[in-house]
Parts: sequence; structure tokens; C-alpha cells
Amino acid sequence: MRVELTTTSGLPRYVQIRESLRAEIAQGIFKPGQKLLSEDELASQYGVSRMTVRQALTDLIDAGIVYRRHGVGTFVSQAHVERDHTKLTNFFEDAEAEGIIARATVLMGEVIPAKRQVAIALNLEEGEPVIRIKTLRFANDVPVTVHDAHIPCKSFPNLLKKNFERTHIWTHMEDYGYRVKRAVQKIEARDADEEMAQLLGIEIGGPILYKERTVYAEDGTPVEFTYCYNRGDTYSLTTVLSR
Amino acid sequence: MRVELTTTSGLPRYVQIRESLRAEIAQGIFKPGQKLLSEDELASQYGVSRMTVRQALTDLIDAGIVYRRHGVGTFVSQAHVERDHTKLTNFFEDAEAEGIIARATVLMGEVIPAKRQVAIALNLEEGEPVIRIKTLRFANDVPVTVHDAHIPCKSFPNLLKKNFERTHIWTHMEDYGYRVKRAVQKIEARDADEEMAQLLGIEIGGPILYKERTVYAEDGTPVEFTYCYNRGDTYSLTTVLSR
DNA sequence: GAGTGGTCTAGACCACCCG
DNA sequence: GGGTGGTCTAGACCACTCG
Repeated sequence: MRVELTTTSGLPRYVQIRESLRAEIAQGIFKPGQKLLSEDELASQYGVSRMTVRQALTDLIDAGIVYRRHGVGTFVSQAHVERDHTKLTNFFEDAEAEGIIARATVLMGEVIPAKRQVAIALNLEEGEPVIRIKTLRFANDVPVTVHDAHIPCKSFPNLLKKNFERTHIWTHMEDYGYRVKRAVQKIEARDADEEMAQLLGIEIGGPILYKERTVYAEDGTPVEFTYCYNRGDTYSLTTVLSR
Repeated sequence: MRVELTTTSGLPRYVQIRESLRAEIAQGIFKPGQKLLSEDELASQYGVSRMTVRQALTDLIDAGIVYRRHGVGTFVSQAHVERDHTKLTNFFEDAEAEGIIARATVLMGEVIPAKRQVAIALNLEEGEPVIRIKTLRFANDVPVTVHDAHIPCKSFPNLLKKNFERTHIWTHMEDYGYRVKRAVQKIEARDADEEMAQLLGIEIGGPILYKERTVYAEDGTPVEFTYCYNRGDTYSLTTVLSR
């Protein structure tokens, strides 16, 4: 038997096979716990070589949709672990995906000498100039986050002239040839001090989800180090772990 | 030119190539930003086919050590983004890795009917019996976390008879044929109520890093749902994001 | 022993990027 | 145009699991 792949679409075959299998699982044609056809069988069904099938399956495994057991087979996972929250997305992208109106006001935009922690994170000498952009972000006009970003001056001349109220810093960074690729963030719980309480409209001592985040470009260059203060009562964060 | 691969070691060739490249990068033979040999060249150097080289490189890319640019080459990443914190590890493993003395005291061990949120997370009917194990965890004898775990009763009979003071729940789960594989957690900042303040030795209203976590076995079955209260002043959490 | 996934080959053509 | 990574083939043998 042979399943036709669209040849007109420019998509690679392994992508078409991956999406075909994903759809069949989503539609319940293959149910949780059930064994898929073997790689050999899939290859002959789709009229491709086994390596191509494996490429499609590997993507589905990474997505947590199926799992392999050596010598046994490939199986549909029980619970479809919800959508991947380890993706690096920005505030405006998130908001758009959830139908929330996003807006930011700039509290501060300046060039300052890098403090020790910022310098280390950005791989600069202490005191080298960094651009500091501090914004207050609103979701549906409710203040949710104070974002205090530090960016190496030398790589992004004239960055401060850009608009930050409706466009994310990362979007502007692409104009300078840097594509944001990964980030490492440290997360803590803190109490709101007077400044944060006032900006976020909560009481002093109220809960704040605090993050320190270093953002790296495609080639691993650190391009942003940010202190991030999120209102504890309206903000939560989801992460996925695996071993 | 040809580089000899150890043929005696049972390791797959792509693993040997991966580790060989990783070592060369660590030793500075290839420096950050530098282009590696092309896949064709590496293949002939190691005396393997190009697909095998690609398998080795793909692992290094996933680890953030190198990156590919279509039509250009494969390059060593600038900053070696620190060790991967998206790995699912348990309290005792973490502590051992960091040289901390870990200990837990059991506050509560009981079988109760599943409340709504627990039932949904564990894919049970509301009211089905679940094992609840509430522990207070100490790092170097300082209380850091209250851990309130819920586990489906039917899959883990007699689990409550096990020891939880020095052995993690997940270790016991392997006796029942379940290997923990992935988890999804929601993270929030909260204020300590009276109970948590007392248990963790902090003031009422002090910061708590609060997590709700669902843990899945290899096949995707949910095996644990936990409420986790971490002392804000001594606990932080690091995550890695990428796009 | 039969069936499965894990590894590997020796090529091929294409799409992309750069000078 | 030349070099690179992206995709793909049509096989092969091995390691693992199970009945």
C-alpha cells in the first residue's frame, strides 16, 4: 500500500509525513498507548526510505507525542503533554497568541556604565557603556511587568531612537544582524518594594515573581541582560522538564 | 587525512566523533566563532559517511556548543551557555551534585479522595483514591521546601510503606515499573501563610516560590501531581529557553 | 527466531550564501 | 560558480525484546 505525498507543495517529505502522523494521532486513528506501524512499514506505505521516516518520528518524539522502545516499537504517548513552554517568545508574541492587548511604556532609556553583574552576563568589561531600557508592560491595560533591560552599546548604536512601546527589543535587534536564539533565566520569589508596588499597583510586600535573564543570539553572543519583575497575583510561568 | 576511531570501545562512531569534537572545542583547538571543517571534510577525516558526522553535529547543536548556517558552515558558539537546567532531576540528586546534605521529614502520609484539580492532572475521576505524601525538605538542615505530592493509588499499592526521608518517590516508582520521564510545572510567587511560615521558619507574608507540577512516566502516564512551596530567600530556579 | 529500533554506508540532488 | 548544509535513497548489519 502506498500513501500519496503532495509533490507540489515545497515541503520536505519528512515534514509531510510528520504532519500526517501528527494528524492521525490527533484524530484518534492511533490512540494513546497504541503501537504505530514499524519504521519499515511506514517507509513502504509512504514510499520513502526508512531514514526519512525516522526523521519524521524523531521530531514527534522531541514533541512528546510518541516514544520509541528499542526492539519493541514506536508508541503513542498517553497524555499529550501540553504545548511546549520552553520556547523563547516575547511579550508581544505571547499576547497576540492569547488575544491580549499588549502595550509598554518606557520608564527610562539611557546609556550607563555596566555594573559588575551586567558586565559579566554580557561579557563586557565593568564600566563599558550599556543601553538601559526600563519599561512597564500592560496586558489589557493592567500593569503586569517591569522590564529592566541592559544591552551592549557597541553592538547596537542608536538603538535608543527606536520605538519600544509596541515593538519588542528583539525585533529591533534583527536590524543589526542579531537573531535572538536562546536564554537562561533565574527565577525567584520576592516581596514588592515601594517602587515596584507603586508601578504594578499592588501593596508593598506583595508577591513578585522575579527573573534575571541573559539572552543570546544565534552564535551565542549575549545581547541582553534583564531584570524582570512580574506581579505575583496575575503572572505565572510554565516550564517543561525532561530526562 | 584520517583520524582513527577506537574500534574496541563499543561506542557508536557518531558518539566518538561527537566527543572528539567536543574535546577539541573545550581545549580551544576550535575557538568560539570559528568555522568547523565542513561535513564532507569531517566525514573523510574520520573515515565515515556524512550522515554519521551529521548525527554527531546535531547532538552538539542541541547542546548549544555549535550552530549551523545553511550554505555557510558550522560554527563554534560564542558563549557556552551553562549546563542544561531543563533536565528533570530530583531533590536528592541535585543535593548530591552540589555537595549539600539532603534530608526530608514526612509531615503526612495518607490516602484521600482526589480533589478536582488533582484528578484532572492525574487523569482520574474526582474522588478516586490518591496517595498524599507531604514532606518538609532540608538542605544542610535548613528547611527549604514543603512538598505535597499526590499519586494515583491504583498504580502504586503499598507505596506508603516505603521510606521517603532519604529516598525520592521517583526511585520507589521504578519498583512498580514506572520510569519518570518528563514534567510540566507552573511557577508563581506567593506570600507565606501561617502554616508555611511556621514550617519554613520565615515570617508570615514572606516570599514563597510556588510550583504546581505534573510528572509523567516514559509512556506519558501522569504519575504525580505536586504542590511545592519553596522558601523565597534561599531558593532559586534556572531554566533555559530557545527558539 | 522473528520483529523492532539503532547505527551506518556511499552515494545523489537541491537550496542557500557568498564573492 | 563553488562551497556549504538540507534532504533523500536503498540498501546493510547489529542490539534489543519478546514469546
